[in-house]
Formats: sequence, C-alpha cells, structure tokens
Amino acid sequence: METHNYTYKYPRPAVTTDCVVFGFDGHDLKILLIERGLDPYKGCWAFPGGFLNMDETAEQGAMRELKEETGLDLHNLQQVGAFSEVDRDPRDRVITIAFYALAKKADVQGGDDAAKAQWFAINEMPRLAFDHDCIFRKAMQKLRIDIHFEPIGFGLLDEKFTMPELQRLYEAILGIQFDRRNFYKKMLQTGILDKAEDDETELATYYGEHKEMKCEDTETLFGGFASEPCLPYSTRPDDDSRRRKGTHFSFNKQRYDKFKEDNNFRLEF
Amino acid sequence: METHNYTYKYPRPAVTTDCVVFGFDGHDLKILLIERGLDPYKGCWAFPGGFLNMDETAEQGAMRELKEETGLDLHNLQQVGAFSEVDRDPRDRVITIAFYALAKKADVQGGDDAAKAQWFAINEMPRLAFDHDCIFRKAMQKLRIDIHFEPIGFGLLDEKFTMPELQRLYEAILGIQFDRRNFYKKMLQTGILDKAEDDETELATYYGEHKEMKCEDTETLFGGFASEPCLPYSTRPDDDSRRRKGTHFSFNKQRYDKFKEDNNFRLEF
DNA sequence: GCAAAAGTGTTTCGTTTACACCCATGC
DNA sequence: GCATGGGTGTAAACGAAACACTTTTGC
Repeated sequence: METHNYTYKYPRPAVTTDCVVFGFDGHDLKILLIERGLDPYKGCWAFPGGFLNMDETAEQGAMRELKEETGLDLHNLQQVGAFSEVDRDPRDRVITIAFYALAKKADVQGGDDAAKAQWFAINEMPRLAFDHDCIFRKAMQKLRIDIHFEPIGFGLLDEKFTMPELQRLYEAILGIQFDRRNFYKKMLQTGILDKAEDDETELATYYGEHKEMKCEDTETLFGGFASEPCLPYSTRPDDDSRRRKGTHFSFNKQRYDKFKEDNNFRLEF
Repeated sequence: METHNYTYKYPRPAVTTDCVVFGFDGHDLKILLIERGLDPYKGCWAFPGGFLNMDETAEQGAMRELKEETGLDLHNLQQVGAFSEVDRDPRDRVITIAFYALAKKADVQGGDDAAKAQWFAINEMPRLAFDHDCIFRKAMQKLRIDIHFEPIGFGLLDEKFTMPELQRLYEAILGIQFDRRNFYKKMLQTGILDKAEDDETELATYYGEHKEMKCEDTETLFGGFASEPCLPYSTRPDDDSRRRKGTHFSFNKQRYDKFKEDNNFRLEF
C-alpha cells in the first residue's frame, strides 16, 4: 500500500459513507449489520461503509463499500443525510454520509466478508457502533416518509408477491395495521399491480399449460425458484420462505409512472 | 493567517456548507443569494456558505457562515443533504452539506457583507454558481414535503399574520391554489391558530380598550410595529408590507404539538 | 374435517371539494 | 357607490373505514 501523504493548508475532516440496508423476510423488517472486529466499538455492530475515494460520489462510494463488505450489489441508494457531530468517531474528525438501500430477498448473496454480516429484525437490534443508532432512526424515518411517495414496498419483495405479503411489509414499515380488505382495494385500484397469471411467469412453463391451478401449485412453484438462495435471516428458520400461498402479483413500473404523473407525484397509500 | 499544513495518509475532500434561506414577502417565496466576487463563477450568485471548521457540526458551520455573510442569525436549520459530485467544484474535490432555513421578514438585517446579499423570487432567479441550482431544487423539494409535517409556514411569517397571507404562502410553496373558504376551515379546525384579540397584543395597549375595532385600525396597528425593518426585498417596493388588513392570527406551538401527537405526527394540510 | 388465512363486496362515515352570500375597506 | 378583498356556511362528491361471508389451504 502506498504511503503517500496528502497535505492541505487547512485541516479537513475524513469523509465516510454508511449504508442502511433494509430487507424483509415476510414478517419483520430487517437491517443488515456487520460486526466490528477492531476498536473502537470492537464487538459492536455497524452499517456497512467506509472511506470515500476521491474519484467517486458518496453514492458510488456507499455502493462500493456495500459490495465489498457484504457482496450485495444494490443500486438506487437513497441519501439519508450527513452526520457531522464533532466527536462521533473517537479517533478523528469523521463526517459520514448515510444512505439506505432496499434488498430483495433474492439479492442476498454471501460476499467475501459476508460471514460477518447478519440480518437483524429492527426491534431486535444489537448495540450499534458510533452514532449508528442515530443514523438508523433517521433512515427509518425517511423510509416511512418515502414509502408514501415511492414504490418502496416492491423493492423489498421478490418479483412476484402476494397481497398479504405486501400488506405485512407496509405494516412493518409504518408500524400500523391495515384492514386486509381495504388494503386490497386501495392497492388494486391504483392499477400499479399486475396479477401474475400462469402464462406470465417463465416458471409456469415448468408445469405446462394448466389453467385454473392458481393456488394449488404455488408452493411447488415457488420452491422452483432456482435463484432463491438460502437466506441467512436469523430467526424463523424455514417456515414461511417456503409457504407462499395465494394469488401472486407483480409491480408494473410503467403503470406506476403513469399513476404517479396523474397524481402529481403524490402517492398516498 | 496561519500557514500551517495538515497532512493525511489518504486524500480528503474539502467539506463546505451551504444554506438556502427562504423568505416570504407576502406574495412570492424568495431566497437569499450572494454574488460571487471571485472566480470560479465570478458574477454568478450562490447560497451563503463556506468551509467547515473542525470544531463545529455542519449545522453550526452553516449557521456561522450565514451569520458572517448575511448577518442573519437563524436557527432550526434543516439538512437538505450532501452533494458530492466529483467535479462540482472545478478547483478541488469539495463536498458540501446543504441546509435550508426560514427567515421571518423581521429577521432580515443588513450584516457586514449583506450588501452583496439579495433576495430573489424563486421564479426570477439569476444564474447560480456550482451545482447550486441542484441544491436549490432539492431544498425546494424538501420544503414542499416538510410543510406537510412541520409548521413551516409560521416560520416565514411575522408573529401575527392574516389568513390570506398564510394561504398565499402555502400556495407559493406548494405551487397550487386553494379555495379560500376551505383553507380557512382546514386551518382553523386544526386548532393550532390563535385569533389575535386586541387584548393579546401589547400593541393594543397603544389604543386603549376599544372593542369591535377589529379591522378599522389594523393598518395603523401594524404600522406601529417598531421592530419591522425596511426590507431589502427587491420587487414591489412598499405597497403590501404596510397594507395588512383583516383578522390576525398567531401560531400556538403548544396546541400544535398536541395536534401533532394526536395525529401521529402527520400534519396534512 | 377443521382451523387459519385468502379473496371479495357493501354500507357508513368523515373529509374534501365546490360553491354563494354578506361585510368591510379604499378609491 | 363601486370594486376589491376578507369572513362564514352548506350541499354534493369522493375516498376511507368498518364490517361479513365464502373459498382455499394445510394439518
């Protein structure tokens, strides 16, 4: 490693990025944390992140660090904000720019350092390093606001999902309960969801041209997802990543954009 | 000036702050800009801001620079976000953390450098330096979202204001028109506004115990505000900073907090 | 077969929207 | 006195909330 020194007329803070990765296991909203092997805060958990390079934007830096530390290749990071408390890092003056990202279940793959990365339900979080609890609260807050304006829910689900899954996700994010029937109506009447007919999924070809088999084979069908990895979600080992009954839907980006335009970019779920 | 050098093992970006100050003259939403005297972007206009000191948070830095450059002593800055495009400053790698602030009319005072500061209506803005147009758009966007959740309108008005004033402000910020009667109802039924009865204002004492003089002397009454400075707002010289007829209201923070709590921190105007 | 969850439609209620009149002010 | 703008009430329309029943799934 080079040992060049860089000299400036005035002191400069170090600049890092951090990334709050949200995931959803069908029941709880989760975040991805990395256990710190070194002091300070050794043994505490922290968001993936690191120092910003001079040739990348903060967003690019956050993406790079995320990839390096967890193997996740996520785009569409949303900026949470800059955190600049003078003593937030005991070693040095460090300013961090935090983002959040949405991981689909299928996106989770073991990266090089992934052994140290682990998902935690947001109400079962361990002690966090630095001011990461503060970053988390801000990220959560922003997620809750953004979900009213952006199709965030769909970023956290697989390509095809059921309405109850979507509802549970909204409830987990917003911390409130919806009436099942009203939620259906509201979602469907936006027109941004496509009913996943058999003929639409390439998976259906595994099973030929069955009509009216809607719910009978969903379990098998979903089990057929070759791309679905074994998730390192900590709790609830295996029960509901398999059990997925009911009608499947998918998110229609085109219709969504139109809907958004019609509503003056205000999506209020 | 010191010529000490500061040396680091890895290169570090410079970190600045910028502050988008919003103001309202009764008709238009305005922002405060400073003309750049030096290259780059000499002659362009920019938001007040500057380099961050090592012993201050970004918010403190933005407040300090704002005070230094415009004389404005504003608190409650809201972070807009960090801007980190690699080439946003042609001289050096500079990351800026942007905020917005709300100036009451009465807050505007000529500071040392204030001669160079000028208010512009947001649809009559000059060419901006750096990526400040980008910062402006983000700030505007955030203001539009925040006004649904925070009592922003009242931060931009004087202590006492009329309903039409408040409505014009909301319309200027959101860029839409409201029905006057519906706006009244909606605002009043939140309960966060106090009707400014004569006996509530110390100014009323100037006029003794007149009852039922509601609208007759408001002009004089308002003219009696010793603290109202001569505003450097560029357009519309003098007509409506004086003409303020109609019932006056004031913002009741206590009731607002209660209202907010009752509505789960969701204010939807 | 039975319990639990998924899927659908209707009624009620409250909020938002649209709209009309009177009063006060200022020329 | 006439034009402009401020202050209030009411009816229609829309969207949200409450709610019950049937079907499907999994043991």
